[in-house]
Amino acid sequence: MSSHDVKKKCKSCALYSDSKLFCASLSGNELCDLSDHSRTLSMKRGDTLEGDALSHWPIVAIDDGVVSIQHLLQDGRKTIAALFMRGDILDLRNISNRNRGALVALGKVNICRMAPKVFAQIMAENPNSQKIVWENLRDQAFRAIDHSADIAKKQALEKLASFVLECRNRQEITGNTEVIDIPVRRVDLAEYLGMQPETVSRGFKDLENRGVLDVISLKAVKIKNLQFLRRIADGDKDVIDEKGDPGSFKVLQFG
Amino acid sequence: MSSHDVKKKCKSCALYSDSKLFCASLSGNELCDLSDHSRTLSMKRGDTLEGDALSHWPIVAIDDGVVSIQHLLQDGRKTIAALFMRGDILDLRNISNRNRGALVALGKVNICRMAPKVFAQIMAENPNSQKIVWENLRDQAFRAIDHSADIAKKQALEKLASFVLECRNRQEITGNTEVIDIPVRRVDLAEYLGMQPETVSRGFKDLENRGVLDVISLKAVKIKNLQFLRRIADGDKDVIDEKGDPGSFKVLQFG
DNA sequence: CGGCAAGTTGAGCCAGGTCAACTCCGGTGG
DNA sequence: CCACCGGAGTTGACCTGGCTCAACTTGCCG
Repeated sequence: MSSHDVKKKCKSCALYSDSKLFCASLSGNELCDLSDHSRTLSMKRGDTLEGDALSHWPIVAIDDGVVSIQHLLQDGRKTIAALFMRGDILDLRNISNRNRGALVALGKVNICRMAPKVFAQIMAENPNSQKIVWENLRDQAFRAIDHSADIAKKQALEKLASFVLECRNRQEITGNTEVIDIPVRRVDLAEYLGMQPETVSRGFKDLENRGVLDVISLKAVKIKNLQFLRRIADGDKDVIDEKGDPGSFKVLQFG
Repeated sequence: MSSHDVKKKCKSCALYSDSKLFCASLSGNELCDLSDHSRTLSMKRGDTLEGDALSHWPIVAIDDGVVSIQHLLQDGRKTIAALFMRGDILDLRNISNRNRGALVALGKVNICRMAPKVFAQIMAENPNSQKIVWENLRDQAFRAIDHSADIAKKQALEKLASFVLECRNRQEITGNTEVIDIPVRRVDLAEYLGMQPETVSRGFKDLENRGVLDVISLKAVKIKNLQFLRRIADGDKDVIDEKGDPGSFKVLQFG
């Protein structure tokens, strides 16, 4: 594959075009080498990554879209244990034996699967790339840990507030407004937060009634009171206890 | 510090004496250098690691004991979001701003805090050490993800069963029996699994009544029926529905 | 062996799960 | 462009697992 082809394949990929991401940190040779030993893949909602495909290409980089790790219980209960997005790099080497989760796309997704050998070589030789990948993995770990904390003891409203804030943290800093993109469906959101779709629905409505946010569409909310949202996410009972039903409406204010 | 001192300081530490762990992978020079730029620390239950101490020594390796990441909500609810044990290496560089969790010892703990500079240098230069640390971080991430799945949708009994199995996976393979060490107190366990101490207590009793395990002491259980424990942890409702009360006792068998 | 923290047991209650009916929305074909 | 269709989301009514609070027991450390 010529150097020109490499450019064509990788030029449009976020991992290359965003200077903070992995492929942007590579030297020309490394990028070329990795390009020769990687395969891009487009997925649609419900597509899963597993088995042989994974054992041959266990390093997965996400260019665009949302990928989930789903755990399925015997009786059909499903859980989304983690969400991965643009820039995340998953190392699934030798993962099959320990982890029962499947990698499932939650919408249109573009990924790039890399040969472990070339990836390992870059990791060993390019400290800058190593740092990027290391920090990404560390973020994944801390995100998962924070998420555990969110779903362990928080109640429905608090979980939802935390999720909106998590989306806010992860989304591109567009700089303009307080409109937050919700990149997953209601069902997925429910599975991610360990609750029912019905409860998610009621929760958003409740947050709207409290004047904390507006549900613009199924894909976006607008934060109207960030400080309040934070306090709810943080388990402040003074806020929660002000009931949010339309009947007993009350002007919200800070203490 | 002479080479002899280095040996004295590190010889008794699991990270050095266990060949699979980080310090065992270092060259003589690297070990010496790292030893000069690290501080061991003994902690007791409730001691926390924070602030300046962390910003100067943000790389923490655990020699012995159990360390938790605890998240505290405004109204006092506490969650243990993750548990770290022997061999785990925590990279807490630049962590203060994103993560509200505190690092708290759950009992007697020995840790070693390393200077980030030397650590980074080893990571860049010693591929073998890099691999060990990388895989440890990856394990931490997947453990956290699995844990999210455990607490999201499982009910009390299932969470407990999962926890016992998690302990089984993490504990030294002593090879002999099915006695599993429970390295944390009931309260901590409850906080880790997102439930109340009372529920933990009732859960263990229930598992005993079902003949799945014996609670030997507060610190250990003996698995009597591993397959059943696995099925419970896996959310098999056929098993759960056989009520475990002492009254309606019933010989458990497989389908 | 006394004192206190940790754990257990019991009774009652409520947040959120469940089930069923309804509405909304996006895509498709006439 | 609109009518239709099916899946996704919402709403309502009811029910239950596990939280709560309080009293009791156990285990641990000096």
